[in-house]
Amino acid sequence: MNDVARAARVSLKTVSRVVNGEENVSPVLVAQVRSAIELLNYSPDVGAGALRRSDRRTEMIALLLEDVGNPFSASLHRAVEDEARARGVQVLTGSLDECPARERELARAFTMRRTDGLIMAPVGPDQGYLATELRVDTPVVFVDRPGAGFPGDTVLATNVLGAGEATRHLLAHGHRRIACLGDYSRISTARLRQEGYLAALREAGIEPDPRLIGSELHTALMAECKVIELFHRPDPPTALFTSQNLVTAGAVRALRRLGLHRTVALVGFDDFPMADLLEPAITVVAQDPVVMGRTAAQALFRRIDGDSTPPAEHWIPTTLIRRGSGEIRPGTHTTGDRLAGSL
Amino acid sequence: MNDVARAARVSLKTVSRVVNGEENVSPVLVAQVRSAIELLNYSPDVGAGALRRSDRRTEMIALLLEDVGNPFSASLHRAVEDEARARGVQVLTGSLDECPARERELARAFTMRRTDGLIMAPVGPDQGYLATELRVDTPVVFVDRPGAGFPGDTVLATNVLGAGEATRHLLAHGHRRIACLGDYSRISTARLRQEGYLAALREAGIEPDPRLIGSELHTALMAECKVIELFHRPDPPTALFTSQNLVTAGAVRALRRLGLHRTVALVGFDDFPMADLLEPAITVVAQDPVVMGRTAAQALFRRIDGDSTPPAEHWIPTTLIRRGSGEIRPGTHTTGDRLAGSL
DNA sequence: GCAGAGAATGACATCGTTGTCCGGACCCCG
DNA sequence: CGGGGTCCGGACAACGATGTCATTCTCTGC
Repeated sequence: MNDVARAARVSLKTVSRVVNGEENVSPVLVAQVRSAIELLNYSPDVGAGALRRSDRRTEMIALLLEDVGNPFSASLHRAVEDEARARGVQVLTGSLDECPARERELARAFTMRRTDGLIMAPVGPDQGYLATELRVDTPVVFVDRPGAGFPGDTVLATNVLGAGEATRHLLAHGHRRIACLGDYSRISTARLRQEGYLAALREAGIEPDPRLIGSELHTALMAECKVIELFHRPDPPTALFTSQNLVTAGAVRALRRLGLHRTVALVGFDDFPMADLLEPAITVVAQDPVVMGRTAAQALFRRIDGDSTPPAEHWIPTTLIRRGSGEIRPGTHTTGDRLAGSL
Repeated sequence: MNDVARAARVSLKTVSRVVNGEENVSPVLVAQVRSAIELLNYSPDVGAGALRRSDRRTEMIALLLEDVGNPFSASLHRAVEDEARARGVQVLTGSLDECPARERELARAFTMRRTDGLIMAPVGPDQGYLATELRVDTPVVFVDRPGAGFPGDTVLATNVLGAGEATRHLLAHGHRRIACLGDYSRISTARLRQEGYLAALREAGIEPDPRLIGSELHTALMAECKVIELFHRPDPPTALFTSQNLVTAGAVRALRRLGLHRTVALVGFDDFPMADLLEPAITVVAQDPVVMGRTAAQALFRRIDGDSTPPAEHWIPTTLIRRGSGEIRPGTHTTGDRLAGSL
C-alpha cells in the first residue's frame, strides 16, 4: 500500500480511503490511486486491516461439523457457504469425528484466527470451555445438536417428532414388532430419535421390547450384523426403524442377504441419494440440511450484526417420504418383482 | 499480550518467546508467563503474528472445488483437511459451480486473506490471471482438472484410461452399440472420458456412431430424458457408459422407467454410495477422491516448504468395480430377480 | 582476577492497515 | 473582506505480534 501511495503521489491514508470506498476523495485522486493499484497489482491485506479496524472483523466464520466428507455435513456446509458468500465472508471448516478433544482443539484454533463467529455441531457433553476459550462477544450457533454450558442459538431437526412419525407410519401399516436401530447413545440425535420411537409405541399402547432396540451402531457393518442377529432370534420384528444413514444402509444390506427386503418394512431417518432407486425404494424421514445450514448462518450473522436477544431455538421440520419400503405390511411374502413397477 | 507481560512482570518479547517455545528463557519466567496467560485467558492472534513474521505464513490454505456439497468434492475436502490438520493448518473452502467468474472472485478473496497456498479444481479455460492476482511464491496445485496458463502441480484421475477400461469391459461382454453420455463438453474430465471411450471403440475396430454420443448433460433429469430419447429411436444401444455421477443416476432412472434395467448394460464413471444395493448393482469405474485430496495437499505442502522442482503431474488410478450392471450381455431379457442373488 | 563466550532479557522498530485529528483550500454569506 | 462551514488530504499513533540488536549477567579457563 505504501508503494501505491508513492506511485499515485498521495498519502497512505488516501489510498486506504480509495480502497475502502470512503467519500470525500476527489475523483482525480481516485483515478490516480486506482491506476497505481492496477499497475502494481496491489491487493489489500484483510488480515492487517482487521487488526487495526475498530470492529476487529476478520470476515471469516468457523464451521465445526461431524465430518465435512459426509453428505449431511457437506450439504449443510454448502448452505452456510452460500449465506456467507452473500456477505463476503469466508468459511473455515473442521471435522470433529465424534471426538470431544478435537472439538476443543479446533475451537481453540479458530479463536486464535479470530473468526467472527462459530457454527458448531457439538460432540462433547459440555461446551462450557467456550466461555474462557472464546473471545468475548463471539457468537456461537449450535446446529444439529444442542450445546450445553454456553449460550447460543440452536438449529435442530425435529428428531423426536420425525422418529415418532416414522414409527407411527409403521404402526399404521399394521406392525407391532418394530425394531429401532441407532448410533452411539451418547449422540443426542440418536437418543432423541429413540425417544420418539418409544413415545409412538407407548401412544399406541405397545410396551417396547428391549430386545428390539439396538444402539451403539456406528458403522454400516455393525448395523448389518445387528439386523442379521435380530432375525436369527425367535420372534423377530416385522419392521425396522433405522435412525441414521449408515445404519439404514447396513439394514438394507442385511435384509437383502436374508432375502427379507420385500417382507420386512423399513423406514430410515435421513434421506440419501438413490434411495428411490433401490428395490423396494426406501421410505425415509428426510432432514433438510440445506435449511439447517442456512438458518444457522442467518442466525449467526444476526448475532454478528449485534442482535443480543436471548438465544433462540429453530426447529427444522422433517418430512416423511413414502417410497415403498415403509409401506410393506406384516406377513407380506412377495418374491417377485412387483413392487419395483409399482412406483 | 501486553496485559500478560504486565501481569508476569516481564517484557513483551519474553512473552512472545514463551508462547513460541523459544529457548533461552529461564524456567522461572516461563512459569510466571504461563500462569499469567492462564489467568488472563490469553490467546495469541496468529493473524497479527503472520503480519510481522518474516515468512508471512498464515497457516491457512485455500481449497476451491466444484461444490463442497457434492460427494466427490466433500471427500476430497476431507482428505485435504486431514493433511492440513497434521500441520496445524486451517482450510478455507469455496464452491465454484462451474462458474469462471466465481473462480476468479474466490481466488482474489483468498489472496486478500494471504493463504499460504491454493488447491483448485479449475472451471475456467485459463488460470493466467493467477500470475497477477496471486502473491508471488504462492504455490498452486490443480486437482481433478488441469490448469492452464499458470504453473502448478496437477493431480488427476486417469480419465482416459478409466473410460477406456469401462468401454472395453462392455466390448468384452459382447456389446457393439455402446452409448456414451457425459456432462458439458467444456469440462475437461467430460472430454477426456469421451476420448477414452472413442479410443477403446476404435481400438476394437468399431466406428463410433455420433447418435450414440450425448454430451452437455449436466443434471440427472437431462440425462434421464436423453436416455429415454435414445431408446425411442431405431437401432438403440445395448449398453451405456455414463461418464459422470448425476448422469449415471439419470440413466438408471430412465432404464427403470423403460423396464430395461436388466437388459441394457451400464457402466458409470465415479462410484457412489449404495451402488451395490441397486438391482442390478451398478458397475463403475471408481475414482479415489481421498487419494486425490491427500496427494494434492501433500504436493502443496512440499511447495510451501520450499520445493521448487518443476511442476509434477500425479495420476491417480481408477478402479473398475464389477457389480452386475456392466456384465449384462446384449440380447439378455431377464425379467426375474436372478441377478440380485448372483452377487 | 580478568577476558571472552554465551545465556537471558528487554528496547525499539516494524509488518499493512485504519482511526483520529489537524490544517489548508474553497465556498457562501453578510 | 472576514467569519464559519464543508471538503480534501496528510501526519501520526496504534492494532498484536516478532525480528534485530543491545545490554546485563553468569560462567569458564587460564
